[in-house]
Amino acid sequence: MTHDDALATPTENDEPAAPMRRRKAHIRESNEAHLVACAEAVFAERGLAGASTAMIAERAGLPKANLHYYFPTKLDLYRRVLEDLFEDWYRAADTFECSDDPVEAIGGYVRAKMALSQRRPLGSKVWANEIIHGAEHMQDILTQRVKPWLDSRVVVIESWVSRGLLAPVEPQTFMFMIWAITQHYADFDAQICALRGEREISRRAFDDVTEEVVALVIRACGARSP
Amino acid sequence: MTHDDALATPTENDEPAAPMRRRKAHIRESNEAHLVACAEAVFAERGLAGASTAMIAERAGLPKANLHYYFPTKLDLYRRVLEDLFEDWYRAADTFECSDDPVEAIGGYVRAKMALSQRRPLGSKVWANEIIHGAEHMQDILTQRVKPWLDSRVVVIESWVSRGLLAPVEPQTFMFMIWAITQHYADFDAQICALRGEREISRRAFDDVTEEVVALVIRACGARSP
DNA sequence: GTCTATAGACGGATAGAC
DNA sequence: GTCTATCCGTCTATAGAC
Repeated sequence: MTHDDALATPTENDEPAAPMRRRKAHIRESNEAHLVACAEAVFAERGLAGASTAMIAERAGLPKANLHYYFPTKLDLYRRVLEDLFEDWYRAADTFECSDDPVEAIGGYVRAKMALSQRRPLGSKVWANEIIHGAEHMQDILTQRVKPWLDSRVVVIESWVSRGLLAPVEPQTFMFMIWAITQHYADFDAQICALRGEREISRRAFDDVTEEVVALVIRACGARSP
Repeated sequence: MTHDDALATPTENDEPAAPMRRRKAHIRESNEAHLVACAEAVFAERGLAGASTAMIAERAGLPKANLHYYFPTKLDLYRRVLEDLFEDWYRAADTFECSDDPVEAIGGYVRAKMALSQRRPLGSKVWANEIIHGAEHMQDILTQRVKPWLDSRVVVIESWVSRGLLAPVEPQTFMFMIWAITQHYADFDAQICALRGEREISRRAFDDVTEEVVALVIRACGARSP
């Protein structure tokens, strides 16, 4: 924790100190980001308990001690991965707001979630793993960040239903359905590949599946444009 | 492995040996079943790597050495849990065959899968966890047992589509949707509870959700009775 | 078939030189 | 900020008495 010295000592007008601080800050930033990315992969492959800091450090090309210099405990690193994932999830969630037309809004959201599953499947797996094992390390993210967003979407869906633009769906169950099916394509890819008899899902096949999922979801909620 | 002696030695007409063998076999059977049940819970809570044989033995009320007497390695026990889960999954799968009416057949299957999620959520979590981490310990179950069943259902769905009893869905994507949403209620219960602001899902609420899910799935595939 | 004790490997975290 | 060496706890699995 030698870096706290720079903050504790008043060096505001100390010419050489400021660039130095910036350079060190940059090193820290880039090393941390690299470690978080590598950690996401190892946590996805092995789970929190199964992942070792040695594996993560090795994948990052750093000695294990450096990892513990930036993230004192394995749990600190794990938390950072989860927070990073939430930010990405939240950006995809924004898609829901863009239109008052349920076909557009819901279709767009499903496409955004499918794209996220395709772009960052390892992250989705870390998230799923954490929830499956009780979500003890992300209760705060769920109740303080995800829940308010979900509640606001429930209101929008209810208004669509009351205006006759949607079948009388239970909004939460419907949202869970969207999450379940879109994340399934990231989390369960090993099963999907085994059952399709392929080694991996091609980009083209994924795009086809995306449109099929959109069609299923739109029919499920009976959406029609206003 | 002292038990193999009983099989190796010809003692067919040895009066006291036969009941003894049966008694011992019964002890083995009941201890193994108990261990498998306890293991399922611990694997669900902690994952394969996070679960220790000591935890499983403690939950079973046995010394750790006894566990290794019945299941030489942790992986042997884990495999048994997975095989046991598949048997249950397969029984629920039978529901699909009972009717040529797609509304009945699909609705019944969704209800059976939801009931399985409610009855054995820990098992579902072990399954999900295994798939998420690459399914390396159940490739054989997927390709030799699940895949043939899925392929046979695809044929049935295609026939419904061609007879105009179903919207033109892609059968695999549709089946994956059913699996994703029904298993979501077992695997992601921690998230669902956090977002509903409840400690657990009541039996009554689960029944309501089940019917809502059935309605969503039936609308999604556009099923109608012949 | 049951149980205590322990071997042997591995993992998280830290000390301290550079 | 980097890295080697190491402490100490935990884990799987087994030896061997009962």
